[in-house]
Amino acid sequence: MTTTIKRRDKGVRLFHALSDDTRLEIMERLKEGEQCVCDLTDALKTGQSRLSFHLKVLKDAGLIKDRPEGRWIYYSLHEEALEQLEEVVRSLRGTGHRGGSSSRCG
Amino acid sequence: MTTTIKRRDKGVRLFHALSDDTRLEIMERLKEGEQCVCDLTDALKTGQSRLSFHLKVLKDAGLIKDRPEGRWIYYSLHEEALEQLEEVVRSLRGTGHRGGSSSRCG
DNA sequence: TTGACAGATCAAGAATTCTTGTTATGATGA
DNA sequence: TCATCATAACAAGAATTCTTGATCTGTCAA
Repeated sequence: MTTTIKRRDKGVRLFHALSDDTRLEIMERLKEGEQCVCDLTDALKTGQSRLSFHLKVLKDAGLIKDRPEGRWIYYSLHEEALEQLEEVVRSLRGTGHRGGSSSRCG
Repeated sequence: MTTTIKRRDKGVRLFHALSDDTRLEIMERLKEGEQCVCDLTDALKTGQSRLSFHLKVLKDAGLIKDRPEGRWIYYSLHEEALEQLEEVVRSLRGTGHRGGSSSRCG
């Protein structure tokens, strides 16, 4: 089924982008809201080039987006991709799991 | 906060394990239920050694578990890890997302 | 203009991950 | 016991990813 393969492909890209400590830390910072690269450089105490590399990985995977403003570039989470990620993860659960322990609403 | 770092660490391991096409395909096959390595070798049309490598990655990450029986070893999904994964993914969403479009219950 | 700053991009080496072939282990059955 | 089967584990090369330092681009302010 082509749909399955496409979702798998999407999954591989999303999971790969998130499979790194620095990148997960970036994601965590961005939960607080938009940040420019300089904020992140300070926060993560890392080189500009290295940070730029990881931001690109996240951006290529669609997980974050950028908004240039003057000489700064602000990054923020891309909620849509996070929803897709949730869907991919949900699709990993065994077929008969309706009512799993952690996602109840009542 | 140590909890955050631990969760991130767990996340890195889970995401890494899932960041590969072969491994995601294994996960998909296991959704159907327990399978022995020979079943998977057939299904994925790949070498035994290669498959064994990827099964180990998934197992080390806690995503699957094995059950030896005679000379076969049966693999299956480890639901607990999938729940942890869902939690990690949920924790990636921005703080103010209550009411996101895809996870409503009503 | 010119200089300084924010970031991206590139190049090369380091580190990690993956593949393939081979060997080791443990169960089974003759 | 011996041969065979299912699978793990290892070793070495291939491929990919990451890091670091250098350079390029665009923006601003003097």
